[in-house]
Amino acid sequence: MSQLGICANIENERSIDMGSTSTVSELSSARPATRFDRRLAKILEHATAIFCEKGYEGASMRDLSRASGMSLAGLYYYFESKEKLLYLIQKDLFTTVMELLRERLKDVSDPEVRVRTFIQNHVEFFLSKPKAMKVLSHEDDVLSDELGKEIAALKRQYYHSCADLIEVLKRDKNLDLNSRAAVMSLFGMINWLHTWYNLRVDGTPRVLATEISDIFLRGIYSAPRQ
Amino acid sequence: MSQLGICANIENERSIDMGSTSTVSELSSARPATRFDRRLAKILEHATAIFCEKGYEGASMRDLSRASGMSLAGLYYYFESKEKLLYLIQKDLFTTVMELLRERLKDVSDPEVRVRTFIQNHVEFFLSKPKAMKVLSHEDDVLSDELGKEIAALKRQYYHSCADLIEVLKRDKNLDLNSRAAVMSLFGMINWLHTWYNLRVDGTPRVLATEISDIFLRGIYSAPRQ
DNA sequence: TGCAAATTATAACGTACGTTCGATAGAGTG
DNA sequence: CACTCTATCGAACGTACGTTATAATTTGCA
Repeated sequence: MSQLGICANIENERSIDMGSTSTVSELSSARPATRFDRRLAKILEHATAIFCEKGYEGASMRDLSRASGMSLAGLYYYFESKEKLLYLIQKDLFTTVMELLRERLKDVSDPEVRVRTFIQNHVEFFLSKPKAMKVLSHEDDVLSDELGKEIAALKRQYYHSCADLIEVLKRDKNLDLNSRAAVMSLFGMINWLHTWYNLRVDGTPRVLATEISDIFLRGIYSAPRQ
Repeated sequence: MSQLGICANIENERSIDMGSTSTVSELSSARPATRFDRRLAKILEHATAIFCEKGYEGASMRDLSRASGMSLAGLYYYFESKEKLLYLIQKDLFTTVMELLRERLKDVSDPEVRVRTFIQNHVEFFLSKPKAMKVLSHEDDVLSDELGKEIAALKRQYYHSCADLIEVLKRDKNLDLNSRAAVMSLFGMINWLHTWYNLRVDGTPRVLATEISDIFLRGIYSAPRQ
């Protein structure tokens, strides 16, 4: 069972794109990207790597300080708390993946292709950011109070974006299946990827997305018809 | 997305069975169940609950002390370290589920039924111990050194028990599929269960195991034949 | 260049962690 | 009952945590 070396080096991962409608820009009230923004983005990258490697609770702010080269207190100029760090990371991931999905689905109308598009978007996005993927799924129930509520709402939104696609497909093909089990099984498949994916062994994210889509769709298509 | 209230109450979960060939008996060199063993088993239950609720790193020994009613120092009479606690929990789970699987497969020869049996064994076992299930998968890469190696070996063994079944089925049905993606997708499905399963909504573990088996098997059966 | 704002770091706060030690109480046995 | 072993706990150890206050330094701009 080979493990992805996802916590080894942050250079393996694309930087958080500061040119887009990022969380950081929102935080700064639509201010153009500044030195502050760039520094924060870098800190978030390091935080993602550290949280991925040691887990949120196991990772300390001193770990982050060492990894980023900024003093412990200096970090707090950029965000209010450790919890806020995790919130920023998770919020950005959810909003970005959903935005990308929205774009991809714009010109797609066939129900099956839309489901395939969902899977491909998810697999490609998260396998381009394996560390972030782990932080998103592994630290799923860490945040509390308002921050946790907001992330939970984004997660629910993402869940529904998938469930709705399956529902449309179910109706289109007259399938008789347990939607919930199907949707959750699909999420299990795609969210488990970070524990086993290995580019050298498993091929590109696109190939893998196709394979997973095939298994899943054929599985539900073989369900008894209404 | 309703969440199983898996961390609410340890009485919802069966006790670790001390009558079987448990890890604790092994630890005590085949000594019959004693007061020590009973106390340790109870501590392990509480630890499972606490680790499930707060995560291994987020849970402290003081949390466990409070939950179990035993003093902080008193706990250390029963085991050497916090890490050893997690090891004992995970080892017991792996060895038990594999033993149960061995028993169930004894009189089964049909390749498809054997795969269905694997899935059913896993789903039923772990949904009877949802907290333990979460601790097993969530704290997958926490243990280090010799303890971590041993658990990793058990995990690999369990993985192979499944992969081998799929391989036999693949040959029996002349399937042309990516075994690795298939096996891992299946593990994704069944290991994700703890995040969404709700007895009132989703039915019994047996029903769910059948549904997941159906989706999976039909998915791989529809693969191109050699 | 000088000044104000932004940024950074040292030191510390208050609290918590996993674990150990030694004293004592409890249990078991002859 | 006396003795031995088991079990328990208060106190403490050495270390670490997330965060804050404040002084020092750097950056940006007129």
